[in-house]
Amino acid sequence: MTAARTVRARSAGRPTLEEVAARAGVGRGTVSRVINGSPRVSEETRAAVEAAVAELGYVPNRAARALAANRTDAIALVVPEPEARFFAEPYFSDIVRGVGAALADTEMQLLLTLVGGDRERRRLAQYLASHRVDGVLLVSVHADDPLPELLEQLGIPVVISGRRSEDEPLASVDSDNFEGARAAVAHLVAGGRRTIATITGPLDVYGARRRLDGYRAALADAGLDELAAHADFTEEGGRRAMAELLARAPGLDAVFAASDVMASGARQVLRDHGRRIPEDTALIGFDDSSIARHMDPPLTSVRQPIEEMGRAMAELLLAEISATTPTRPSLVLPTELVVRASS
Amino acid sequence: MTAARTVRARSAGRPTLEEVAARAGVGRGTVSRVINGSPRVSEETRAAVEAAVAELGYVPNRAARALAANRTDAIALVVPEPEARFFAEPYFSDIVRGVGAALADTEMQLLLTLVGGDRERRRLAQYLASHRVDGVLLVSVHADDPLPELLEQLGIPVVISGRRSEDEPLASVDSDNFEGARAAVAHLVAGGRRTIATITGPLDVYGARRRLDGYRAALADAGLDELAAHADFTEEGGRRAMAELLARAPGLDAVFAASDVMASGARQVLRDHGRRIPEDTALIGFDDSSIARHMDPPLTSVRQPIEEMGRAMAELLLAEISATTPTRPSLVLPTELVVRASS
DNA sequence: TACTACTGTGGGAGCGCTCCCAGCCGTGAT
DNA sequence: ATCACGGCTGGGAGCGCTCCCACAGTAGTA
Repeated sequence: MTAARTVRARSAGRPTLEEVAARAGVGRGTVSRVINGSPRVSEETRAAVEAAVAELGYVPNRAARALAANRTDAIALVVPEPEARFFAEPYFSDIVRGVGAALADTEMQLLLTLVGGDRERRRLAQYLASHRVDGVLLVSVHADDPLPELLEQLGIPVVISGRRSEDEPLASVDSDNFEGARAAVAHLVAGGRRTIATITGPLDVYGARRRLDGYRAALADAGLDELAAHADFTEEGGRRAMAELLARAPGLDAVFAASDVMASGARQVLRDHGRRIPEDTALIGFDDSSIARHMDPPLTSVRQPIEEMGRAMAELLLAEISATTPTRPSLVLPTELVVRASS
Repeated sequence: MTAARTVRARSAGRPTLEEVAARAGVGRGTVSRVINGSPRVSEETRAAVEAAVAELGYVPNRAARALAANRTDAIALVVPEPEARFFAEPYFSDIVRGVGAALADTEMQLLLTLVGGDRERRRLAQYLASHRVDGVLLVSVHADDPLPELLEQLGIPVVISGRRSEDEPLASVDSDNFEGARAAVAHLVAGGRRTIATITGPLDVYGARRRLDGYRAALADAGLDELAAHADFTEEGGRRAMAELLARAPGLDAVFAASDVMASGARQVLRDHGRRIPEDTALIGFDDSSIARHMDPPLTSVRQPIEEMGRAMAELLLAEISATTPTRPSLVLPTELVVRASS
């Protein structure tokens, strides 16, 4: 196969616009117009060009197009690598799936960019700035991250996943954390639970705050008292928080954990204390990850429409890219309570 | 000078090679040589150019480079979308992580390409062929998939994950399925189990066959008899196979499932039959996914070094790309038995 | 009839690089 | 002093497209 590779090295004889034009008996400009779907081409000419394209198996050269048109037809999905939480189920693959679905009928390419430490993060801004992408999808953005604003200043369309505050200035797609938490706790109340605790995520994360707010709202509706322990979305944190809650309120009969992973940690502690789930203590998580489905008993959990969020992010970004003036829309998608045996 | 800098940072005014050359008082060719690390540049000149690059914040234009040099500095990770198995834990995110790590110190970009049905698959060959990528990583390739051979013929370097047969002609990275299975079953034997069943994956998948071979080898070593039921890597398949095994051999005291998901299905059936794990029946899975860690009891499982496989795939591909003649190496990475409470 | 509008069309002028070929200089050998 | 031969260097010639201007042809208007 050495021969083939050699051929590849010198541009493999792939047809160019020029050759298509010659074949169709028209000029370069006309072929370009047909390729790009311009309406200012007569029907016969269009047909002739399309025939030539098909005969020669012509595919436009992206690099040439990018250079001439000053756009790349590519967007970047920027993933913070150290962020273990994002890489865990179900986020990453579902987001990618959704983005891919939205891009499937498009000419857009998806560039995956993993950013590690600060050094790479610095390079990234420069990298993205030099017009290598038409837009950027940012997931798992922290409140104090300068990157989104930097990109905005550079005029690069950005869509982020998850708002960072109530009035997010950037285009964003979020799930309804408040309502998801409220529904979960309301379900516990409806099940006759009266001492309902929560294990929160880190409260500098807006989504974690909203889940706490939802918990509080449901308790207020039922006239019940709040019982919260703070953790950090990890299993170990869930264990510690659960132990703390049991010490503070041995009579609790339900726990709403702001993530499945924390719920898993809580379950271990409940077991160690000889508490049956759901008989003695009901347990609900958040994320509806595979952990929830395979936990024993299967965990009731709040499902976020991650794949749809990915799709929506991509669609918003495409809209922002083609818009003449940025609109920065904020989309909030509904969550869904998936009831299983744990509650 | 903040204003001036802001202006420069704007997309329209990004510095070009030419401007760097003017600034450094040298010619375009010389700047190009410095940028590309050519040794044929004097020290003073190099320093002058590097200073100019730093001052202007110059970043090469990828499109222009790709057009002129006829290479894209990008590789594609092709993911078969319908393949639910691949998208499930732990594969996808770990592979991406590994690939990303290998590419981190490189100028290579990672293009993520999700392919759906046959129609898209057809487009894909054309797409990849038209010189948009320097190489392709193919995951989850079926034995009868024409794509890898197609790409090879087009002279595009390819690395696949998982061999399709004993003598895989393409460059590939695989894990040692045989040895992983053998170690798992040997561990059961060492634990005193005497009637050890297996639930296999689909046997047209080479990896699934190798796991069965490893199971057989361990049994042969111990002088025990084989007891196999075939399934398809799904939970439901695991349930059916387990039920079949219990009917055929009620006295079995251990099960080796060729995937965690199937082990999860098997566990449900074992429970339904009132069998305790591991007291009555030991259970071992394969993949060491999050399912294994969160199963009750936690599942002993064979860990594949997925992230390292991703890294190795990328490294092999980079080597193939820069090699003058393809070497098509086959790499097999070791697996590891992670012993938990289920065995 | 002469003029102004279109609609289609061809092709020049780049986009920002790499490649490569001359040409410059200094050095060592003759 | 002459020649040959390297190491460095400058810059022309593209890479394959898009953009845009000019212009032919046709049709509508006074």
